[in-house]
Amino acid sequence: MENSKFDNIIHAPNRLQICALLSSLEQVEFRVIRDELGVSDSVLSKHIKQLEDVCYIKQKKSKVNGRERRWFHLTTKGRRAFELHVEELKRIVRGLL
Amino acid sequence: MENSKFDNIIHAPNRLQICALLSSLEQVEFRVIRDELGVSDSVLSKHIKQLEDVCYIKQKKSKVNGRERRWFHLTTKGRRAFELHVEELKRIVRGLL
DNA sequence: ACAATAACTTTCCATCTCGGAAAGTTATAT
DNA sequence: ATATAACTTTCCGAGATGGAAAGTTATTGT
Repeated sequence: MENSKFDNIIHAPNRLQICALLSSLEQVEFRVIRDELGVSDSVLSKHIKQLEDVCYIKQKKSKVNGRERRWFHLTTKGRRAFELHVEELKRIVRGLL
Repeated sequence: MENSKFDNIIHAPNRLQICALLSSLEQVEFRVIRDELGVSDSVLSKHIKQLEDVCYIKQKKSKVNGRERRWFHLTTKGRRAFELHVEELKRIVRGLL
């Protein structure tokens, strides 16, 4: 896949879902993402980290009943990468998507 | 991904491309797929094998200048799985497609 | 008839990724 | 002071992936 719109970081099933979720919801809590994907805390945490490492998402903290919770959102870069990736998927499955 | 339309065999980048190619072309030669994906013989051979193992594709042999060459095509099952997978992708990235 | 070649397939290996479980952190509630 | 919430990291084991090299089988060239 020399054509670089295809993004392996985004393509992994769980991360594709995370990006899709964030692309439509603006801000989502850790627990909501975790439950939506049906994965464990540790697994989600690691995917989150990967997406943060390439600056596709960022987190903000806010307190709910005194406890700190993290809310995630796509960065401009992340949104762009996700859109390009989806375009590339469309190109690949041309006709069908 | 409990929802079973999502197909991990098909999702892998190279295999997604193979399926997409076969879904629009009916019959494609080994070398054409290999060059299209830009992978080595061995790599393509292994992906082909995986798709054959689950009966998503089949091969037919035919001679070109006396040499035997393999042509691949999606089976009904493979075509169906590919279409369902694409539908699932659409569902996941809903809004963007 | 026999070596060379085409067209793959398998094996060998080294790397990467993924996931669950358990342990570790840090801040707050009791 | 201790327990608990909300994650994060570490540990470990399984499976995927890829290239290179070796192995197959049939066919062509001499």
